[in-house]
Amino acid sequence: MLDIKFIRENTEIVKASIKNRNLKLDIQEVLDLDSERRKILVEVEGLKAEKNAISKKGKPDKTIIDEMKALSQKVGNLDIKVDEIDRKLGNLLLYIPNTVHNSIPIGSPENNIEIRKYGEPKKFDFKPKTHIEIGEDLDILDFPRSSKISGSGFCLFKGLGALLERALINFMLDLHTREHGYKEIFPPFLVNRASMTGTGQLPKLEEDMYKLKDDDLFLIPTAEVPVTNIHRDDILDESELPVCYTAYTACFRREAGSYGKDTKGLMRVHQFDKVELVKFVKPETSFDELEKLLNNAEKVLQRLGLVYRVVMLSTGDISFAASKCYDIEAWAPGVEKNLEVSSCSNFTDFQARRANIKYRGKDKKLEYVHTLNGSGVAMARTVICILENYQQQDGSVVIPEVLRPYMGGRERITK
RNA sequence: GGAGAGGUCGCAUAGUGGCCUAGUGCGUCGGUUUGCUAAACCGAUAUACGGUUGAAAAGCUGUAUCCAGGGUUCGAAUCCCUGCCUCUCCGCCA
Repeated sequence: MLDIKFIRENTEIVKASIKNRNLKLDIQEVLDLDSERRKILVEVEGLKAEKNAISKKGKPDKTIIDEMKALSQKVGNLDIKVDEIDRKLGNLLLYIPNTVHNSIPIGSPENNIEIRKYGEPKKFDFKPKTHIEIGEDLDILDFPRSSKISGSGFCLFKGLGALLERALINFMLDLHTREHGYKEIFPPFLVNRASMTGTGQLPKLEEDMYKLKDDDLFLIPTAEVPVTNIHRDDILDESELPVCYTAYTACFRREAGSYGKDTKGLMRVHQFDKVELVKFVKPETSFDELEKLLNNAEKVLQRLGLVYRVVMLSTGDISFAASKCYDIEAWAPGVEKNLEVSSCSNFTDFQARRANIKYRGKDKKLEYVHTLNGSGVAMARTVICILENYQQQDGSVVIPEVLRPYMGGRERITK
C-alpha cells in the first residue's frame, strides 16, 4: 500500500499513476478522510492529555470524578469517530495500486515493449503437433481422466510425463540454489488472510482465489505469498540484505472470468507447479536486483534450449502491486503461441508496507525493504514448450540435455 | 478434539487497580579511565501517528502501544469476556 503521507504530499503522482493504469479510482475520499482524521486527532489528543494529567494526581474527589466522567465521555465519542475513519481509510488504501516506475511505457498491452529475444524458432520438416496430441500419443498427459477426477482445467501427468515435471522442478531449484545463490524454501500451500493481504492478493482479488471457508485459509496462487510473508512483521538487518529465496510450490488459481480462454491442454490450468524467486532488498538496489532476477529466470530457459522473448509491461498491463514488471514468453510451435512462463516484478515498498517488513540501516533507522519476485519458471507452460519444441517426426520427444541427469540418463520420451 | 500453563521494551525477568509516561539485569551504542584490550564507572537505548519550530538536518511537544479485540472503572500491564498464538500432557493421525 502507499504511504498516506506520500499520497497527501504527492497527490498528482498518485493520480497520474492510477490514470496510466487505466483505472477509475477516485482518491479524493482518501484525502478528505485523512484531513478529517487529523483534525479530530488534534482535539482528542488534547483532551486525553488533560485526562492523563488529572489521573496522574492520584485519588480524586467527587467534583473531579464528575469532571472526568464528562471528559471520558467526550474522548470516547471522538475515539469512535477516529476508529471509523481509520477503518474506512485503511480499507481504501488497500485498493490503491502501487505507483508505476517512470521507465515503463504508458498505455495498454499493445504498448508493451519487447526488450530482447533469445534463440531462433526451430524449423520443422513436418507439421508440429500440439502438446495435447504429443502428450496423449505418448500417454504422458491424460486430460480425459484429469477432468473425471477434478473437472476442466486440471492435468494428470503419467509415467515419464510425471518424471519430466519432477525433473524440471529439481533442475530449476538446483540452478537457483547452486549457481544463483538463492536459499531453498518449502513453504505451506495454505495461508491465512493476513498473508494474502500482505502480498496484495486481498482484498481486491478475493474472487480469483481458492478459499477454505471453514478455516479462513486460502490456497496459494503463487509461492510469492508464503515466501514473502516469511518476513512479515520482521526487522531485517542491513547486513543480511539482499535476502534471496527460491521455492517450489503448486499454485492454485480459480481463473475467474477467464472461461473460454486457452481452455485446452496445459495453457491455463487451475493447478500448476512453479519454482519462484523472491528477494528482499535495500530500496536503492531494487531496480538493479530486478534485472538480476530476470536474468536468473532467463537462464532456466536458456539451459533448456527454449526460444523466448522478454517484454516490459506497460502501465495498463502491470499488476496491482508492481511498479515495474517483465514477462518472459517462450515460443510453443505446436499451439503457435508465445506463452508467458515468467513474470518478474519489483514491488518497491508496496508489499513491505502491507506486510510490515523493515530493515535497520547503518544509521539505526528503520526503513521498509523493497520486495521482488519472479517465476523461475512456471512448469505447465514450460512443459508445453519442451514437448512441442523437442518433438520428433516419429512422435517421440528428445529430452533437453540438462534434464537427463534428473531422468535417469534417459534421452528420449518414447511410447 | 480434551485438560492445564503462559504471551510485559532486542533477550531475560519484576510488576494483582492510581507511586508504571513500565523497574532491574543482559545486550547494543556513546563517553571517562587506559600504552592497547578487557574490566570498572557514567550516559543513552522502542515504534507508530499527530501538532509545532526549521531552508534542511534535526529539535520540541502530544497521543497510542505491556499478543489482538471488546468490557468494567474517574483511573487498567494489573479485573472480566472473546479470539489468536506458544508450551506441557492426553486422544487421534500420514
